[in-house]
Amino acid sequence: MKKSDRTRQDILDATASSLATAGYTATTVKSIAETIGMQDASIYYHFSSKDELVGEVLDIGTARAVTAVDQALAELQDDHDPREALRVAIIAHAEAVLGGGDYPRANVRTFGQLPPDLTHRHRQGHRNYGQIWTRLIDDGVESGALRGDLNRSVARLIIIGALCWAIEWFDAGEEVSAADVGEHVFQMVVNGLSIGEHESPAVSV
Amino acid sequence: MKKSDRTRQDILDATASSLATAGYTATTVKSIAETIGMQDASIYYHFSSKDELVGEVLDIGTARAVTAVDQALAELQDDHDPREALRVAIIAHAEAVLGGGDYPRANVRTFGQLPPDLTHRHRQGHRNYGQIWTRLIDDGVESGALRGDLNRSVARLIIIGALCWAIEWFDAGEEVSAADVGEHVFQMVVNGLSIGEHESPAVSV
DNA sequence: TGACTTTTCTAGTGTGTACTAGATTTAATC
DNA sequence: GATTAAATCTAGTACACACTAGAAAAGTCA
Repeated sequence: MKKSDRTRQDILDATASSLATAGYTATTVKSIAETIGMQDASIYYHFSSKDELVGEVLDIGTARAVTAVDQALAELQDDHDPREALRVAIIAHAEAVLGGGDYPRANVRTFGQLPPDLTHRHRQGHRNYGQIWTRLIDDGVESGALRGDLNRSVARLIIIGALCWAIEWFDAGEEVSAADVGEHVFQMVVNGLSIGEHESPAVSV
Repeated sequence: MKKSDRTRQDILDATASSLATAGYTATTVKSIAETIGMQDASIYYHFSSKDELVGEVLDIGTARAVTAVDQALAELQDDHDPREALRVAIIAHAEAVLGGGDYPRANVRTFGQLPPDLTHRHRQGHRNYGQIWTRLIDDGVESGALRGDLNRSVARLIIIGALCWAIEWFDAGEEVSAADVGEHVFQMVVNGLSIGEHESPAVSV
């Protein structure tokens, strides 16, 4: 029983790593098997199909991202500014997806590449994750800390999008850290790039 | 000669459409041929390989996006605010990629899914496009309109990323238009979501 | 019409993919 | 050490893919 669990974990790790760096199509059962020194057929002793294996990796990735953000929010003081909550969540997401392990990275990297079945399987997970952000923005607007003239759903998707797309260009070897990217996103979407008084013309959508 | 050109155009259009909606892997030579009522082998009379065909579609997409942004900037008055230039460029990009034709959409949609050869082939095009944005941000910082305490390269990539990721969730049928998305991105990254005076703590990277 | 060119089709090849069946080896248990 | 169970391997199948060769059809122009 022990052996099986360890091998199973090795397969998951190798799959997560491959998904995160090579994407869904380039992640073949054979390449996964080679990474851990097995024959491709042996994978099927542990997982019934490629997509079940990939699905499990993505489940773990989602769970880790949610945990990272939840945990960061839980450490806030009770009387925190809603902007601070947004900042903490953004940085936690950035660190989980950019600086963290392969699992959350696999999630973002393969977004838009998955076959319909897998996409559908994870729709609910993504919705749940989105709700964390919806609440953060709602809190900010209702407390008067954030502007209410923008479409909150669009705002939420723009923030998440800026963070998710970073996986396409972020290089862990460079001098900019994952937390730095998060800080930049926060500074931009909350405080804005502009200096001094700007009119903030109302936008109706 | 006429017939050939028209068929060639049909193939390009069908490929762009498929890339934009289904991605690179799901875009097969056979599916392209079926779309225009041909046999898959006939495609090879017009293009020597799938990747040459895809490459040409992506070239067109890049060119159209560049043209859209350049044209929008050219229509600005000489004494425009650097923030206004950024706004115009952001909205032009949003309209080109979200509301425009299949070609620019194919570009963004397949980003990160392409085989290495194609990725390399378009590296220079992406760099050129990025320089448009680098100049916009530099102008803003140097004129004193935009903050200089953020990493400009990171800021540029965050703006482009927020726009590019929108292709994953934007629905042309909904009440939010492509230009609306652009306006939201501008409002957020330039003016910020925050209301009132914020300290704008310096970030050194 | 007839000769010629251009375009498309039919019928395949080879390769890589996920996946299966059954033999074989490795590990655990009595 | 013998028996059983767990884990892996060998050797395949079936299918989808990009792509090719050569025949057939469609179009062009004297």
